[in-house]
Amino acid sequence: MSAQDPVSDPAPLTSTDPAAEPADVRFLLIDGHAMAFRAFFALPADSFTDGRGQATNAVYGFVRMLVNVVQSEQPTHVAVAFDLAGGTFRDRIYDQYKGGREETPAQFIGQIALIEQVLDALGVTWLTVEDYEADDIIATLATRTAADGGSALIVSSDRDAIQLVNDAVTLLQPVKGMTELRRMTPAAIEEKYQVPPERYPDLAALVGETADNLPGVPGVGPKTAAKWITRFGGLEGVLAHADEITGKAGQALRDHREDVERNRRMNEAVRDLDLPADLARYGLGRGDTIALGGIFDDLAFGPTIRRDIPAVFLAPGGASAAEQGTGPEGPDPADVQRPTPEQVPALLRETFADGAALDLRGSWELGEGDCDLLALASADDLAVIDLVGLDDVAERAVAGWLADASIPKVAYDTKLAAHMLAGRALEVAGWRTDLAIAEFLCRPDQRPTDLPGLALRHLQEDLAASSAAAQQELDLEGADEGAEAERWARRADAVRRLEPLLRADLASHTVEALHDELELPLAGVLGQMERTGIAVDDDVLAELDAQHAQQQTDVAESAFSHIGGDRINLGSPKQLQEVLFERLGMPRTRRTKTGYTTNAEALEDLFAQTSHPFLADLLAHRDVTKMRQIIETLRRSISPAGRIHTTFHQNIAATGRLSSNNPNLQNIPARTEEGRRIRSAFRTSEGYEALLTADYSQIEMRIMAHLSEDAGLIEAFRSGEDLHNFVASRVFDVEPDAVDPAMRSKTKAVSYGLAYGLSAFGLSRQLRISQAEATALRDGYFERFGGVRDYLRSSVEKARETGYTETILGRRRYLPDLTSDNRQRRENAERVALNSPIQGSAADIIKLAMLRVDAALREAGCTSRVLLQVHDELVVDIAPGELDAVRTIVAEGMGSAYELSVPLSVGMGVGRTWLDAAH
DNA sequence: ATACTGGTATG
DNA sequence: TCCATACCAGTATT
Repeated sequence: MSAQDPVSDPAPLTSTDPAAEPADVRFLLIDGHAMAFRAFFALPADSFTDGRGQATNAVYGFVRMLVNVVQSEQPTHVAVAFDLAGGTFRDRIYDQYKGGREETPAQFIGQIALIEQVLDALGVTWLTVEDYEADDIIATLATRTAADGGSALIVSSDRDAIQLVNDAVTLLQPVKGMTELRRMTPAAIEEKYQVPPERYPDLAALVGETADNLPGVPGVGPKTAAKWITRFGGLEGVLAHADEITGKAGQALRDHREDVERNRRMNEAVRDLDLPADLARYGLGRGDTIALGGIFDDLAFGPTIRRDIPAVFLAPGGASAAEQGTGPEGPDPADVQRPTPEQVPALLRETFADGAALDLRGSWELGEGDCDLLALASADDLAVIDLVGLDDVAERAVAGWLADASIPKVAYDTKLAAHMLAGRALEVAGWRTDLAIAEFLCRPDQRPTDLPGLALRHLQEDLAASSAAAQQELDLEGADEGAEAERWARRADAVRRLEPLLRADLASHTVEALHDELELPLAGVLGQMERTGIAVDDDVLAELDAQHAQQQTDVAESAFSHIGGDRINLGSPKQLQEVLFERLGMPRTRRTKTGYTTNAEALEDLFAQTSHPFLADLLAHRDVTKMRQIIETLRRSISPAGRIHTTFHQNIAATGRLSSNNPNLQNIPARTEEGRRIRSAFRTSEGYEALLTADYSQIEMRIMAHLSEDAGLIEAFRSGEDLHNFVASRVFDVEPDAVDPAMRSKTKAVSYGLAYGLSAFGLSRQLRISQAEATALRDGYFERFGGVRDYLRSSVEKARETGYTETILGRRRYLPDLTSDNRQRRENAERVALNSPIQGSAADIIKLAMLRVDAALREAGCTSRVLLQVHDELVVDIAPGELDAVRTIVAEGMGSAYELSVPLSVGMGVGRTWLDAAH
C-alpha cells in the first residue's frame, strides 16, 4: 500500500475552449529547475552573458530545449513547474532531505527569474506551489490530463517523475546535452529498471536516492530491489515478507526497514494539488513577440534562437496577447467544411460572398503548375474545396468566384497562387493583399531580429514545411485527405488572421498606396510574364557550348604546360594560391579570409608585373568556364515547350528592384562580344515577329538631377547633349568639343560613383589613378555641381534623423546602422542611404512603366507582351503587324511613367533575337 | 546533406 | 575600402 493517503480523484480539467476537447490534449510538462540546472552545466557560462555580467547559459539552453520539444512533439498545452526556495513538506518528514548538496553556483543565480520572464513573453504558463516541489505540480497536471483522456509528456531529469509514466503519460529524459531526449514509455522503463513505472518508487525506496540524500538498504541495488518487488508484488509485499528473505541483504532490509518506509513516503508524488484547472491557461499561441524581442535584446541573444521560436508560441499575427485578447478566435480548423461538388456553388455564393483568404495545394515550376485543393478562410468559416472532380456547375462557380473582382481575396503569395490556378485555367481578380509583399514593404531588410515580422516569417516557414510534408505524403501516397484539408484550412486561416495586422503595418509605414497601386497589380503582370516565358533556341546554345568546350580544354592544356604539366584544379582558389604564391613565387595579393585573392583584377595586376603566360591562360579559362556554366544553366531551364520561365521576386532586393532566379535572366552577359552571343539564343516566339528591347538611358543620373535639383545637372539633361561629355566639359572647364575620352570616362565614373557613396579610395582604384588625383577629381565635380553635393549630404542627414530613406513613391528602407558606433557599419549604412533612394526610385519608375505598358497593350487589343525586365530595360515580344503600335505604347509608357524635372529618355531596338534587338 | 567562401555575371 | 542581385565550384562542417 502506498505510504501516502489514498489519492483523491483528480479534478477534471475544465475547458473554456470548445476547440480543445480534453481527449485531444497533448500536455507538455517541464521541470523548470531541473532542466535549467542541466542547461547550466551543458553550456559554458562564460560564453553566454548579457554583456552586463549576468550569465545566460541556463536561459539559453532551457529555451533551446523548450523550442525543440515543442517543435518535435507538437503539444497543445504547456506548463513549466518550478521549485520554490523555501522548504517543502518533505523537509518536515526528514530533516536531512536533499542535504549535503553543493551551494548553488553564483552564475546560476538569477537565471531562473530570467527563464520565467522569457516564459511570460512566450505565453507559457509557469507554476510554483508553496510547500511542494515541481514534481508534485507535474504529477497533478499529468494525472488530471490522463484522467480526462488526454496525453501528457514530461520533461524532467528527476527520477521521481518515473512513477508518473503510463500509457497516457510519457517521460522525456535528457540523455546528453540539452536537446537529446530519451522517450520513456512504460515498456522502456520496465526494460531499464525491471519494474513497471508505478513500482519504481518502491525500487527507489529500497535502493535510496543519493541526489536527495535518502539512504536506502546497504548492499541492495536496483537488481536486487527489482527481484524482490517482482517476487512479492510490490514494496508492501517485500516488507510483509521481509523475514523470508535470507542472506545479508535480507538482514540489511530488516535493519533499515524504517528508512525504506520513510523513503517511500518521501518519493510519492502528490497528485492532487490545487492548481488552475482552466485548460486555456496552458494553451499555446499566447506569446508576445514585442516583449520577447525586448527580453532577447536584454539577454543579448542572437538571431539564431529568435528565428527558431516557432510560430506556435506567438499570438496570431504576432501581436501581443493583450491586444488580441486571449484564447484562439475564429473557426476551428478541425471543423473545416469539405463541400461536395453540389455544395460548392452555394458555399461560394453564401459563405464566401464577401471574400476570403485563400491558399492552394499545388505546384509551379518550369512554366507549368497545377493545384488540387483550394482552402478558403473567412472570419467565421473554413472550407477546403477539392478542385479535382468538380462537375461543370461547380467548376463555373469556382471560376466565377475567383474572377469576380468585387470579391476581395488575400494570399501569402498572390503570384504563386495565380500560377497554380492558371494551371487549371482559372483566373483570379480582386486581390486585396499580398502578405509577402506587404511584409517586405514594411521591412525590406528582413533581419531575423525584427520581431514584429517574426510571426509572418514563421507563417512562411510553416507554409513551406506544410507544402513539403504534403508533397512527401503525396509521393508516398499516404496522404490522409482529412488531415490535409485541416492543414490547408489552417494555413488559409493564418493568412486571414494576419491580413489586418499587415494592413495596419502598411498604413503605419505609409506604403499602402505602394502596395495597392504598384506592387500588387505588378504581381499580376509579373505572373503573366513568368507564365509566358521567353523562347530559347537550344541549338544555338548547344553550338556555343560545343565551341566553348573545345576552347576550354585547349586553354586548360596550355595553362598546365606553363606550370610544368601539373594538372591542378583551375577552379580551386586554394590550389591556385599554392601554384602562384608558393611554387611560382609571385608577389602576394590582397588578403582574403582564407588566403590571398586570385580574382581577375589581381591576376591582371600580376600579369602586368610578371607576364607569366599561365595567368593569361587562367583568366581565359575562367571566362570560358563561366560561359559554359551560364549556357548549361540556361539549357537545363528550358521547358519542353522550348521556353525559359524565370521567377521574378518583388521581396528580395531591399532597394525595391526585382530579382530574377531559376534561372536568373537579369545577368545574361552583355558587356563582352563573346558573352553577348548567348543573347542570340533568346528569340521571338513562334507566331511572333520580333523582340523589342527598350531601356532607360542614365535613369539613375536623371533621378539624381531630379532629387538634387542641381541646376547644372538638370541643364545637362535638358540640353539633350551627351551627359558625360557635358559634365566633363564643366568639370575640366573646357569646351564640349574639347572633352577627350579620358576626361569623359573619369567624370562618368565619378557620376555613377556618387550614387554609390564612392570614396576617394574606391574612385582611385576604379580609375587606377592616385588617391590625391581622385580626391581632386571629386572636389572639382562637387565645385561645379554643388547641388549634388548638398543633396547627398542632406539626404544622409535626413535618413539619420528619421531612421529611413525614401524613394519618389515613398518606398522606405530603414537603416538603424546610420547611428551605429561601429565606423564600418555606420559608413556602410551611409553608402546605402545614398544609393537606395536613387536605385529604389529607378525601380519605382520602371514598375510604373510596366503597369502602364501592360495596360496599354491590353487596351489596344495587342497580342504583343512584355517578357522580361532587367532593371532599366524591358523585353517585349512583338506580334505581327504590331511593331509600330508597340513602339509607341512602350515609348509612351516608359517615357511618361513618372514626371521628373528632367525628361526620361528611352532607347529602343528591334530584332529577331535579344542580341539583334540591342541598340 | 548543408553552409560558407571566392569568384563572376548583370544593372 | 562602391550600390543591388544570382549562381557556381570548391571547401569545410554536421
